[in-house]
Amino acid sequence: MSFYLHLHIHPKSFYYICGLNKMIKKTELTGVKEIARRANVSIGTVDRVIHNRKGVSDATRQKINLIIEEINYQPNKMASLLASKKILNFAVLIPDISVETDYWTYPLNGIEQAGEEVKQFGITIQYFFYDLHSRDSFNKAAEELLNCNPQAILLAPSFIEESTAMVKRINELNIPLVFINSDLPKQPSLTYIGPELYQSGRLAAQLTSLSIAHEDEIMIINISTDLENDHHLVRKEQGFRTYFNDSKLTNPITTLNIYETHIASVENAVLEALQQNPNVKAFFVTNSRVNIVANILKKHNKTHLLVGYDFLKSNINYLIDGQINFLICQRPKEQGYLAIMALYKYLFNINEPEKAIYMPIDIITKENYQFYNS
Amino acid sequence: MSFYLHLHIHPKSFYYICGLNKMIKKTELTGVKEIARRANVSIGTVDRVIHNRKGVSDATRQKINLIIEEINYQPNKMASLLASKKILNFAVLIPDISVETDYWTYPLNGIEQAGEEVKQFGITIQYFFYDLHSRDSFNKAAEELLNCNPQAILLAPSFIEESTAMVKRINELNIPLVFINSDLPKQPSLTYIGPELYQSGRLAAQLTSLSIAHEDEIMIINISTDLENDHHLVRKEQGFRTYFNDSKLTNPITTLNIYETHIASVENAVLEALQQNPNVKAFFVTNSRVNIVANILKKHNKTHLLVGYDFLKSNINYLIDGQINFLICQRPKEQGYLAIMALYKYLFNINEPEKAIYMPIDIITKENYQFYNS
DNA sequence: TTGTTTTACGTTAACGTACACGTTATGCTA
DNA sequence: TAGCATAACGTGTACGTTAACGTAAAACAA
Repeated sequence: MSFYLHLHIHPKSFYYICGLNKMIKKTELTGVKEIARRANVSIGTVDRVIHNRKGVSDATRQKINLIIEEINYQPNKMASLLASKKILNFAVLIPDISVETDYWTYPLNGIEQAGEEVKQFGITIQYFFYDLHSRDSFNKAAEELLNCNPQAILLAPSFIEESTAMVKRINELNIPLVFINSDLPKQPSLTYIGPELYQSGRLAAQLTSLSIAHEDEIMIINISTDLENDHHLVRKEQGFRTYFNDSKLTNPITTLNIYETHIASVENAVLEALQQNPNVKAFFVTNSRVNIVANILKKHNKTHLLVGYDFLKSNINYLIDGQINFLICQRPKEQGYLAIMALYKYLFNINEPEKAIYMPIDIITKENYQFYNS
Repeated sequence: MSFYLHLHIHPKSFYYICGLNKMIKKTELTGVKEIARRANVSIGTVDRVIHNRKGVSDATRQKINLIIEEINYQPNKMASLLASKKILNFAVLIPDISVETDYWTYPLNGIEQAGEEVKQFGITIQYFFYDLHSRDSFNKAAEELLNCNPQAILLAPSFIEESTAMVKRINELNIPLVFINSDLPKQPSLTYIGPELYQSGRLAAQLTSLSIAHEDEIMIINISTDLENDHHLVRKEQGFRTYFNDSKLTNPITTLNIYETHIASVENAVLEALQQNPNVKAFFVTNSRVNIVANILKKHNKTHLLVGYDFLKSNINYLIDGQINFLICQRPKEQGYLAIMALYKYLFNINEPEKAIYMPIDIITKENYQFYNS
């Protein structure tokens, strides 16, 4: 009875006894409790040290840090997630899927798949899309995105200037950011995930060179309404030409720039170019619009070697058809998947990604396209 | 004071008050507690229903099951793991990495990487290796594996009979199982992750046909001490030949079977075959031993087209060298990674894999090998 | 001196599940 | 009908972490 009376006067002693009970029951070897026990402090203090929060004297902090190293403390992720029950909101800003090209469906699929997998960890993904032809739409979407206070951002920085401005603001807010598909090398980011363009041009060149004779002529076709700003195409062309130089191959190579994307315009340009260069035996189209060229060649019963880019439905059809020989592709779906996973792993301290993750450069042909996206 | 006195007499009432407090504080919408609240039972009973344990009346069981469906109850995996603090042990049974070929380092790397990522969820991986030349070693390793009572198994079933016997036992024990690299289609398993051999043979044929002239002869080389049992090689050859048939290509194709793997034996065989078939312009080696052929061709200053398999160091060297033109490869690292992840996702109810996951069939050349394994 | 702020730390209630154990209620046997 | 087994359910607590809250004591101000 005196025990219980004691309880009344100093309720705390009750807990002390509880504490004793627990200590008797258990001999912990890991975790914050063990750290606290060894340091003769409470787990609260340990927690403050672990999370670099203030309110701990330097001496205590040091002692605790020492113990943490000593026992090689690895926080229990499950307990941590359970306790913090924080909801992380990832924001994704990528081009919308236009009628013109369904390229971005693939990264989007990858993003969504990753989203499914990390959902259970309390991660939600919010999507923002912009029109690849409108800088305004990009700015508008970027603004909306930042208003949502995301904890992580995935960005496809198509417009360099506008993206740079946005990235500046993101970095001020200290939000982890990954680039996808194209890089802004000078802007700090967690990582870049996407293609290495120059090398893919070289690969296209190698494939071309293996399939044609020494004297055959080659034509590089760039199709873009905004060619000056499309450094993608330039890099690929550079890679292509350098390969031929490096390999001491003397095939004549001409470049055809087409600034309009309607079939009619491309058709005119290509036919005219072919008249002027009748010995051209192979075409290298530096982006996914290779299906337009395939269409034209088919219409005019031409059987040139045709190499282009990207696993799009319209391209695959011509691949099956035999009109396109090789498509070069850099795992668009995986890009999206890896980007989300990189953010997740970073925020959950699983690991930090490389500064740049270059996707493998895949060659798609009639005989392997079936297995490309499973 | 009277309150504390009350506590003495009926200690429970203290908890009751606590309970009340909690109920006031919270309005839960998910989880066992909510189910218990709706069903007017305790969480203990709900727990029993969820885990199909006895001790619940049919009426109560039905009511609870109904509520579980109603609110679409998804157990919180983290809480569950934390509470049960069970350690899941995955067992891996794959060939060891011989001096002859380092192929299995790649799947192993993938497995280890996945292992790192799931470690935090209390998953450990135990490795068992067998000698590809010894069925006994397989049986021994399989026995050891089963003695460890793993909760999931990853198996590379190289020896069909022995593997089948093992799989039978695994299925009796009801342990989730995935096959990697080769399949046992008739044996039930969670999934198969690996190559589609026939199609990769077709792809090799396509690459070959694009790079040679119509009249050039082709030689298929199978190198294996146990060719009869190596259905891998047979399937690839079938694919290769079928492509030429389907494409109405008339290039003569001969097959050279070599039953010894020493360089000397292969050299003799190849040189002799070349004398008999002087018009051979291209070789297709149906497995990773293509580097042996490359070695021989280089030694004798031959510049035939050479297509083979697998991203091995010795093969890559000849790829850089130019002696090998194409390597076909089916993401060995990813196979290992995906296999572990499939088991993890299955056991954690994230999702169930497809019955068979065929890896993309990649083409590796001098110009893209750098980015293949990042 | 007294009052106020700050520092440094302890305590405790969640988070959602699992399970050992205690308590009734019910049925069955001798 | 006493005695006992067992079915059916409730209770308490552990799991490891987080973070809000509380509170001494120290530092400082008046």
